[in-house]
This record gives sequence, C-alpha cells and structure tokens, in this order.
Amino acid sequence: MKIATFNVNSIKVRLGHLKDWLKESEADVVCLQEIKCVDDAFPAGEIEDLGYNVAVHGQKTYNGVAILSKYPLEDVTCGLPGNDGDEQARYIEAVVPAGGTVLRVCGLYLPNGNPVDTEKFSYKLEWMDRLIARAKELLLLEEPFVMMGDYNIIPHEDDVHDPDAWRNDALFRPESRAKFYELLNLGLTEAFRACHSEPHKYTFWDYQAGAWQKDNGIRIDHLLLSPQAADRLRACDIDKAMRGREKPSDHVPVWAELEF
DNA sequence: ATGCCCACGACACGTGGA
Repeated sequence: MKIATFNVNSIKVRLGHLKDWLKESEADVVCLQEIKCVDDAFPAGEIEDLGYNVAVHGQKTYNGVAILSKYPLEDVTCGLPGNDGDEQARYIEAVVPAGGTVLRVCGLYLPNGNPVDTEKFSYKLEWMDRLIARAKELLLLEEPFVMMGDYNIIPHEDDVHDPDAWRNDALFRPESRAKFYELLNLGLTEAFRACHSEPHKYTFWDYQAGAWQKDNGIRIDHLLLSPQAADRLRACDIDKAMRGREKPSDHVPVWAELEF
C-alpha cells in the first residue's frame, strides 16, 4: 500500500496538477492539506473518477484537509479532540481496511505559528499538545496508524538550507521542535528519516526569491508511523520533481510504501 | 530591508502563508 501526504495550496487551482500526480504515483491513500474550500466545493467527482473514495473536512478560504483512498474509508471523524472552540479545519481521521487488517489514517495541517510573539504561536503549541494526546490514545490500541501531513516543523538543522535564517521562526523554534520530539518519543517512527540519512532533502520551497531555483527549501511534511505501521515500512521518498512543473504547489508530495 | 510570490475574497488591496 502506497500512502502519501500533499499540501496542494488550493484544490481549485491545483486539481489538474493533483490528478496528474495521482495517475502517475498510483498512491492508494492520500492526505491533502490546504484545500481552501468548503465541503460542497471540493471536486469529489473528478477524484472519484480516478478510483478514489473521498472524505473532506473543508473550510472557506483557509485550511481544509481531505483523505483520498482506493480502499473504503470508515469511521471518518473531523477535528482534533480537546478544544471545542477550535473552528479551524486542520484534522481528519479515518479507518482504512486493507489486507485483512486496518490502517488508521490521521491527516493533519499543523498551525504555522508565526509571528511567535502572538497567540498564533500559543495556538500552535496547544494544537500540538492535543495531537500528542490523540497519539497517546491511539497507541493504546496497539494497531497500525499513521499521522501524516504538513507539520509546519523543521525537525533538524539538516532539514533547512539556512538554519540561522530560520532560528526564530515558529517552524524551527525550540518550543515547536520539542513538541515534535515529544510526539516522536512516544514511539512513533518518522518515515523519511527511517529510510534516508542524507541532509538537505526538502518538501517545501517558497514561491519568492527564487527559492526553488536555488534549492532554498525546508522539510516540513512528515509521515509518523505507529510501531505496528513502522514494522510494515518498506520505502519512503519525496516527489521533488512536482515542484518544477507548471503551476505547482509550494509543497511536494511525500509518500511511503507499507507492506499490507 | 520583514520585501520578492501566490491564493483568497469579490475588485481593490488586505490577510495569510512559511
């Protein structure tokens, strides 16, 4: 089973780009972020025509996440538990039956958190606390699950072209990275780093200042696997070439192959 | 230099992204 995460930065603008990649990658389960539309505006029909089931947690203008799956999508839930006042569409979860067992899929778009001296940063950290709490609950089930998406976290200095330029950014601040490590240290496996040790492999390049041409990127899209899912991990990689196509997202897809 | 680019809403430029 091939699973993937892709921040499309508007499903409306990116539909053709996404469909091309779905056909080429033959991904079985895909988590999308920043669809930037309400549920009814999501082009479900065009994606279903490619053989996918669709679950959407949309929002007008901002955020919005979805799961696409060639397998059935069961027990879909929207929103990250723990704060009923949070109205931002950043989390969706579903159970995917596959190979006589199930994979639970958690798709997430973690808050950016900038500027760091505002409530946006505290919201990011509070959101991460709730994600950690959800991971703890799911780990008790001792089943395969994956939490994948745009984490808006640069885990390590090797994951950014210029660490000093990002030192005080919410994506690289010690408080943000500490929460990410707290999540990993529950016993989750970061799929890309489990498969690759090379530095300077990126998943995002800014539209500005020739960042793509200069390879000034950051690695912020991640797949975190439960122990039962990590046992099945066979490969993981970044579809970097997508960034060089016409009308690209500023993010590219990251995928993992799990043996199911 | 806090900008450069891109998407959104509903038409002009402000907001948000990372």
